[in-house]
Amino acid sequence: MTATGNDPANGPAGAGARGGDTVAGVVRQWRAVHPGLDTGPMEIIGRINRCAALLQQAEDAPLRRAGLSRPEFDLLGALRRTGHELTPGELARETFSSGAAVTKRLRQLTERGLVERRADSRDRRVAHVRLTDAGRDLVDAVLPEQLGYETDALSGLPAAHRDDLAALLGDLLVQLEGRLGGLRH
Amino acid sequence: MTATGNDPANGPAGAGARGGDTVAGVVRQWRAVHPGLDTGPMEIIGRINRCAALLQQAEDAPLRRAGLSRPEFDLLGALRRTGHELTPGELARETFSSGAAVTKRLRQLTERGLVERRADSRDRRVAHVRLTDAGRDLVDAVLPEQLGYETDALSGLPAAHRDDLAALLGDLLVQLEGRLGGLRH
DNA sequence: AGGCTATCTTTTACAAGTGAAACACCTGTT
DNA sequence: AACAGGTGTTTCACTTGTAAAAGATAGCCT
Repeated sequence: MTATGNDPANGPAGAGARGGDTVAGVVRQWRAVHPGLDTGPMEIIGRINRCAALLQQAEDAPLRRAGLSRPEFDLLGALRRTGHELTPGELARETFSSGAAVTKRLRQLTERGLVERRADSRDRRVAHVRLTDAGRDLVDAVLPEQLGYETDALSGLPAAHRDDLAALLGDLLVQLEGRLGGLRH
Repeated sequence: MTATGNDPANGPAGAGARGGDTVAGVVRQWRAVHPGLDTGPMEIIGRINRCAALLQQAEDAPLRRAGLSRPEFDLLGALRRTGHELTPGELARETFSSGAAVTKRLRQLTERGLVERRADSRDRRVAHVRLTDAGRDLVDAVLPEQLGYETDALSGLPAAHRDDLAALLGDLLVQLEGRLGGLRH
């Protein structure tokens, strides 16, 4: 076994023990194979994807203890934070998921007694969904744990960096949301 | 319909037309409901998740044209950038996916003639996977398109901000990868 | 040699999401 | 009133991922 960092035994992307994160190793490899390519976007998008994947694994610990997946928690959270009933369609938009997915989640959450449905008096197509007391209590119990967990995950970064990062991600998100659907190459 | 931003018709999270991204609206709602909570982590983690989701939708356009999903492309890319054969286990580590998922993808990619398997001469448990010529050509054709697409997606951000963002995400990723498995709350 | 344990990969059973179609209902128009 | 077209929700068929177990092999230890 070598220590060149090109040995798979050194771990993903050959990042080895050299400084930098996994993505830096991947970018290094691509540049060696395709020296002409502008790998700039990878350093942002690759890292965002990787962070999201890691956070989703790590982050879900407090949620799992409550027997909730993240999409389920997002749905309950949407009801809690808006403070009023929402229709399935609104929930789909609010949680950025498909209508079909919301239907499935609602069935499960209803069976578990966390949400309730109510028919609309005027328009019989629409349903109104609200949290039960148990649902509200669950959200209120889980959210602080979840935030504490996330705070821990970010605690390695200096506070100033955290603020910068949040602001830059906000800028990026505005761009992406603005041109969502505009990019159709 | 009101214009208060609290109306679901204004869109997800009631972000309405006021400045800021979707996550800012969500955070605003949570603070109104739970004034005591430190919502700082949401502004980073929520945005990372949202960016990742948006990018995955938008980003996959050039890939889909090539008939590849992102996980499939990641697998082919791992073979291309390392420049040598990899075993299924190495591919799983390299692409951060489960062994079972890699098995499934390899079956499909083999049927499509993009990768080939070779038995190990000494250890008959392991397989060695390599790109076929067609596989290599496909990766080399798709990667520049993909990077161009990503460049477009990021083009709304000033270059200096992009560099800052990449660096901060790198810092965060080092933290997260370092304590991966350490956080078991 | 025989047996034990560890490792590499695949299989299996299942959970969850998706797009498209189906359904049920509303609303404006003639 | 009847219909055409639109909207809100669910269902269906399918794809993909996962965890756990199975299968196959290697290598050590006595």
